[in-house]
Amino acid sequence: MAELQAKLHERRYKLTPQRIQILQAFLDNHTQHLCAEDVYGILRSKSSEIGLATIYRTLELLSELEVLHKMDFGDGCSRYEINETSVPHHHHHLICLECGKVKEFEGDLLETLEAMVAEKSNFRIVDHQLKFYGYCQECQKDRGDRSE
Amino acid sequence: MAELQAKLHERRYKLTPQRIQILQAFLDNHTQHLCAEDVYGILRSKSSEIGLATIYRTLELLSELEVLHKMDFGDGCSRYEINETSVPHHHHHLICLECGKVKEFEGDLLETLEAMVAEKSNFRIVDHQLKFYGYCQECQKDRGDRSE
DNA sequence: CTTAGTGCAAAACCTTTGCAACTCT
DNA sequence: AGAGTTGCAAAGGTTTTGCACTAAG
Repeated sequence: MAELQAKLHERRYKLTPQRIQILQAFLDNHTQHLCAEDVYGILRSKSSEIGLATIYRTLELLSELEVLHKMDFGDGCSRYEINETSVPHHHHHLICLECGKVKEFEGDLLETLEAMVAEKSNFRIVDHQLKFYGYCQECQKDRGDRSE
Repeated sequence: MAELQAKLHERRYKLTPQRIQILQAFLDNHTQHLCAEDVYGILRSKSSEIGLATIYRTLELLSELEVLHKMDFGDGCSRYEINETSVPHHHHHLICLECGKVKEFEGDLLETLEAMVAEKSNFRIVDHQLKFYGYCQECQKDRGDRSE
């Protein structure tokens, strides 16, 4: 949160109650991947008068400042998570094709691959994203664990 | 294309001119990742009277049939590519953050990782997707190849 | 013939934008 | 005071849906 203040100040942006509330929502729900509508719901339920447009604008801003990280899980809206800047810890996501649940997976074994790809392609690679799709334990049961 | 006919027949779906045209568009442009609007443009320019809704419905259907593969490159629309069923060849994508260009990268070194993740998470993993983000050769030049 | 598929227009989403009022610094 | 920020409402873009009509099997 102090980090937010610093980053805003650095670029002459203002520290408003709305921005604080939005970041707080992510701090309070750091296990989830919130979308704009989620944040809106959370803040409204705390009797905040915030507007949805402000949330969209703030999420975009916080992504630019690298405080949040924008992600897409294919459910029709952009989702965000806090960007843990301390360590360049890459975690990836398992997405259940049945219920949509998203589970995180720690570990980054892709550095060597990334270096190879960078060399072959002449891209300067700055990030990567790995997603696994499958069926979570509960949905395997529900589906009778059949192979399709 | 014969494969399409077989898969449609199997599920009592009909082989319509529209469905043929849409698949043909992908066959004719197999280097690109077309979105609904792209397909619409291509077919309209070939004086087809097809409707956009039909394209959306067909893209969804062909994804279900695993003839196409739905992807998201974060540009606001879903893009599709032909699903090469012959070999389970996994290719991945390099996305230029500057110009949006998408380059493909062959190779699948993720099997062992996938198996590890599956075991730890109790997910039954059926697919994965890896994206690298960076700057392509041209955009590196334009940006003066600076490190940000 | 029967059922599925089509085209159109309208609706449903998510997201962005214009603008007057407002508020951090 | 002044630049940035907000909330609202309207507009934008993509995707979905209802429905009468058409066409594949």
